[in-house]
Amino acid sequence: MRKSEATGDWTSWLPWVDGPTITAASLAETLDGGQAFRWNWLGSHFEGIWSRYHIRLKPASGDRLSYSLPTSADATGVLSALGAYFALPTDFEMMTDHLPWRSDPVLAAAIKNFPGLRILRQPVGETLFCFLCSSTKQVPQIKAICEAVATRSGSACGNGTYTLPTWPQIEAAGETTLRACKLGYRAGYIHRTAQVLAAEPDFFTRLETLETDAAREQLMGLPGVGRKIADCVLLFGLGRHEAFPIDTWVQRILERAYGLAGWPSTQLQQFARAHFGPGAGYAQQYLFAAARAGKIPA
DNA sequence: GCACAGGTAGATT
DNA sequence: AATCTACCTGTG
Repeated sequence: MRKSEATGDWTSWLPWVDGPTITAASLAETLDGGQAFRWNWLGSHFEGIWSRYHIRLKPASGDRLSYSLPTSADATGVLSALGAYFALPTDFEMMTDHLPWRSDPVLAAAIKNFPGLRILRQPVGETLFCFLCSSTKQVPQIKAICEAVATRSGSACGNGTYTLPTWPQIEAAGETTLRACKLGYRAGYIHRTAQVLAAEPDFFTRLETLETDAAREQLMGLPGVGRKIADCVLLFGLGRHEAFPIDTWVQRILERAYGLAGWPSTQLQQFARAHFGPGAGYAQQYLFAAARAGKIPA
C-alpha cells in the first residue's frame, strides 16, 4: 500500500481567511479539551471528523488558522460547514467582555490564559452520543470509544476513516456491538436512547425550536441523560451558551475557588446562572480549561 | 488488589 | 430535596 493510500491525499495548506482569531493553546482546548472527541494532534496539525467532514487544521501566524482538505473534498462545502462548526456567527469576544471578569479574579485569570477560546456548534445527535459515552471516563478513553464505535457502526468517510453512526445505525448495531466498544453500562443507555429516537425521527429538529429549559427537559427524558449530559448537549450541540454543565472539575472549581463547598448541585446551578449570566456556559469552558491547565485552583 | 475517572437512575433518608 | 450505591472498563 502506498503511503498516499494510508493517509490519503491532502491539499496544500491554505489560510482560513474567514476563520477565527485563536491562539494555539486555545485551539487545542477547543478541539481536544473535552467539547469534541474526534480531533487528534498529529505533531504539527489537528485532524478531525464531524458529520461527513474530514479536515486538517493548524495554527498559523497572527493567531489565525490554516486548513488542508482531502483532495476529493468539495472545498466550498467544507469551509461553509467549518464556519458553522466554529459557530462563526457568534461574537465570542463580545460574550467574553460581558462575563463578570471585572469583579471575578478567578474568571479573569482563566480568560487571560485562553484568548479566543470557542464553544463549538456540533451536530446535535453526535454531541448526544459522545456525552453519553463520557460518564466517569477520561477524554482519551472517550475518544477511543468514539473511534471504535465509528469504525464498527459508522459510514466510510474516505482513507479508512469513518463517521460516527447515526442514531438509526446505533439502534441497528445493538447493545452487544456497543459493549464490544468498551462502553460498559453506557451501552444500555445508548441503545435504549437509540430506540426512543427511532420512534421520534424529528426529535432533534424539535429541540432546536424549544426554549433552553424545555429542550433540557426533553433531553433528560432520554435514558442515561441527566442534567450534566443534557447541559453539554445544549451548550456544545445547540449553541445554548447559558447552559452550565457541572462536572467534577467545575464542581471542584466552584467549591475551592469560589468557596461554595457543601452547596448542593441545585444551588450551584443557581449561583452560576446569577453570577455568570447568559454566557455562563462559556464562562464554564474558560474555568474548565484553566483548571485542567493548572492555572486556577481545582 | 484497589481507588478513581467530564454521571445516571433508583432507593433511602 | 439531599445523600448513597450499583453499574463497565481502563489506568495508575
